Order: sequence, then C-alpha cells, then structure tokens
Amino acid sequence: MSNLSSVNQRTLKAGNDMMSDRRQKFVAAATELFSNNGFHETTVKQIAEKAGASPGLVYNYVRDKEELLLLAITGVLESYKEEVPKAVSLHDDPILRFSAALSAYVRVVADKPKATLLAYRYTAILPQPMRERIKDLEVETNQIISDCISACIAAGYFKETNVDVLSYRAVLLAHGWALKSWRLSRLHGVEEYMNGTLDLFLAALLTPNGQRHYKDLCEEGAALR
Amino acid sequence: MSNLSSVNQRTLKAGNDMMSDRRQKFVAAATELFSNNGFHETTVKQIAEKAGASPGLVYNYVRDKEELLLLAITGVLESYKEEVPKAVSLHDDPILRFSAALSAYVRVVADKPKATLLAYRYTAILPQPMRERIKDLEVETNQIISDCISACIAAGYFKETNVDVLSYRAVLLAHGWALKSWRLSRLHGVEEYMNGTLDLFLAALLTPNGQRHYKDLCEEGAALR
DNA sequence: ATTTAAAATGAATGATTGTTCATTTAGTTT
DNA sequence: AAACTAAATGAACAATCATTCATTTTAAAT
Repeated sequence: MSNLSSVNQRTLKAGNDMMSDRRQKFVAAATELFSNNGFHETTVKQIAEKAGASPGLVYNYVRDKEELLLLAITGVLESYKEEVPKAVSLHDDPILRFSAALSAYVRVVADKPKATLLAYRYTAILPQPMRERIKDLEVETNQIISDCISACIAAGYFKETNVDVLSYRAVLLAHGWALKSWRLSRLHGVEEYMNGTLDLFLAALLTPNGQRHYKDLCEEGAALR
Repeated sequence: MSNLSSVNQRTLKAGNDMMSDRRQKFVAAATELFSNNGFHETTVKQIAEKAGASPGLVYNYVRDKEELLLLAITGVLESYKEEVPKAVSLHDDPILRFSAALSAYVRVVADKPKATLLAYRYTAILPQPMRERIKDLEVETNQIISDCISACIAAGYFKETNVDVLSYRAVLLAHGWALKSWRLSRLHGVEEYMNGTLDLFLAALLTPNGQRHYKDLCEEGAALR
C-alpha cells in the first residue's frame, strides 16, 4: 500500500542527483549484467539478486526495467562528462588540451568497454524522450572536444575545418576501441591506439605554425597526453 | 512428417549460395524488421506476414529466429564484400583505389544505414561460431582496404603506418555515418562527410611525393571518388 | 509498549512469443 | 485420376519473465 506512493516520490523527481544507496546498487548491478549479457537476456530477478535484494523491491526504486537501462547508459555518458573536462582543465595550451580530451575519452572507453557499447546497442529501444536525454548528454561531451578544436584553430595551430564533424570523428575513433576491441587489441595496446589516433589528427590538422609549436611542446617534454 | 527432413536438407548445406526465393523473402523481411524495430521486438509472426507466409513455414527454411539474424547481418557484410572490390577495380592508381574503396564503403553504409547497425547491435547475442563467421567477413573486407593502403605506401605516396589499424579507423569512420547519422546528417550531406573523411586521411598520410601525385590526379580531373 | 509507517519479500499473475505438429492444400508422377 | 510427395497452414504448447500485491519484517515515533 505504501509502495506506490514511495515509488512515485522517488521516481518522479527524476532529475535524481542524490540516489539512494539501494537505487545505486540496482543500477550498478544492471549495468554490469546488461553489459555482459545484454538487456533482453538479463532478468530483473538476476539484477535484484546481484544487488542483494528481491525482485519486487526493484520497483520501489525504479519505474521499470527500461529505466534501469536508461540509468546504465547515462551513467557511462556522465563519466565522460566528468573525466574529459577534468583532463582538459589540467592544461593551458590548446593543443595539449585537445590531446588531453581525446586521451581521457579513450581512457574511459578502455576502462569499461562493454558499458560503452550499451548506448550503441540499446538506445534505440528506449522511448523518444529518453533517447533525447541520451543524445543531449552525448552532444554535451562532444561540445567540449569541439571547443578544444576551435581553440586550436583560433590560435592558428589547426587548419580551418568543420569543427563539429571533426569532434564526432574523434569520438568515433575513441569509441572504436570498444566497438572493435576484439580485433584492435590484437594489433595494439590502448596507449598505442590512442597515440596513433592523435597522430592522425595532428598530422592532418596542424598548420606549419602549429607544427612548430607542437615540436616545441614535445621537446620541452610537456606531460604530453 | 516431411518437414523435418526438408529442413535438414536445406539448412545443413549451410554454405548456401543458392537460396530459395522463399528463404530470401524471409531474410529480406527479417532484415527490414530487425533494422527498424530491433531483433527482440520483432516476432516471427511479423516476419512471416511480411514475407507473405505463415509462421510455421519459416522453420522449413531456417533453423530458428537466430539464424535469420545471422543471415540479416551477413547479408549486409556481404554487400560490402561485393561493392568495395568492384569500386576498387575501376582504378589503377593506388590513391584512387584507396579513395574508391572508402567511397564505396560509405555509399553502402548510407544506402542502408539501419541494416549496417545490425552487426553492432546484435552480433553479441549470437553463439560463438556465428560470431566468428561475422568477424571473418568483416576482416575480409578490411583486408581489401588494408591492401589499398599498403599499395599506396609501396608506391611511396603514403607514409609508413600500421596498415591494419588504419584500415579499421577508415571503416569506423565510414560506419560512423550510420552510427551517428542522427547528428551528422544535420551537419553534413553524405558526400561532404565522405570527402571530409578522405581529406583527413590524405592530409595525414600523403608523403611530399604523394602530395605532388595527388595534385596531378586532381588536375587531370580523374573521376575522383 | 504500542502504534504507525516504511522497507522488503516472493509467490502468483498475465501477457508474450518461439516453436511444434497434426492437418490441409498444391503440385508431380505414374 | 489416383497415389504420392512437398509445401504450407495456424492453432496449440510450453516456457519465460516483467510486474504486482498481499503479507511479513524492520525501524521510528509516540
């Protein structure tokens, strides 16, 4: 009888910054199971079990299984939104900031590759409003990278290009480590993959001016990447 | 009574080049439904209906729903394996061959973007042996691109790099059009996206020698891309 | 202690759906 | 045209699971 009201209290303030421990545990369990076994292949019972609770209790903290999926996906996306700016803020030089952004992105991908794939695999099955939130999160993080690129262009280090499309290319290659890890990890370590990707962009983008500046950076052994 | 034997006759010669019309229709219907609505959200009944048959009949041409998924995925991968070499073979010059490969790849992606995503979304749910076949197909097509790159390097037009990783980057960016079309298509047309991607690679890879050669190619207005 | 409320349980429900198979229809052979 | 085979049907089966809710347990308040 009290269940329904408590569900509503919790789930309706769906902005949710402060999640109860319980809720977090459910989300963590769901994330791991979805990542390893897939959404449809995971039962609510399994999630509850892994979180040390009963199936029914899940519905006191979450509207339905779908919401767990949303939270799993946004969880990963939010760790991008947290890590990338943190890495960028450590540097002042535009090129180093761009490099740090890309590097941080790949690091998160490499840290939880399977979870990274959740967005690719399952965004489509969510209802539109949820999809919108996921897209927005993704766009936000991309914007950070776009800004880095813009700064490089403004400083005269990078050639002019379509900044937004370029940042998408960068993100795609970062995700690539997760999307194609079964193959790539046979050819490379993450570090090398990252460096190779960065080199690709720099070789394509640096102006003569930028090349000089970049060489300087390398020589002074800046904590590069 | 005769069903079982006929199933075995058909499905056991699983090499299957010559598929019956019926079977093809089921695969086509499944591909479309899986692409638009997802695998788990599609019922066998829907597939049968779209193919103009009854649910039971599906099992005379296919072991189970999973096999339809495998056929849907390999169908797309095989259209890469068909289109890319065809495009490459139209040119002799290594750079033009590389360019044609990439261009053909993107064209197929753009032609059936949703179907392209099937492999990304659902390969994981297939049993290992099927996954292997999918990977093999993917590797085969990548090999073609790798060969193009190797030829460019051998001709002194491209710098030395890890060829296989590079071809994966190229494929990833090609797939990117499907993976991120919701955003990219707001920023770009396919043509521009393709050209931009090619420019990125060329700017990064061309040796001074290659640059000269490429300029020549452009000037003689070779049926570029 | 007693009352009230919240948290948690887990068996039962209800809906879905992949798959089977007894039966019918269509086509071929003799 | 009769006999036989293959193709096709679609109702029925069986299994799966998300979700609910009557009930119990735990905690807080009076």
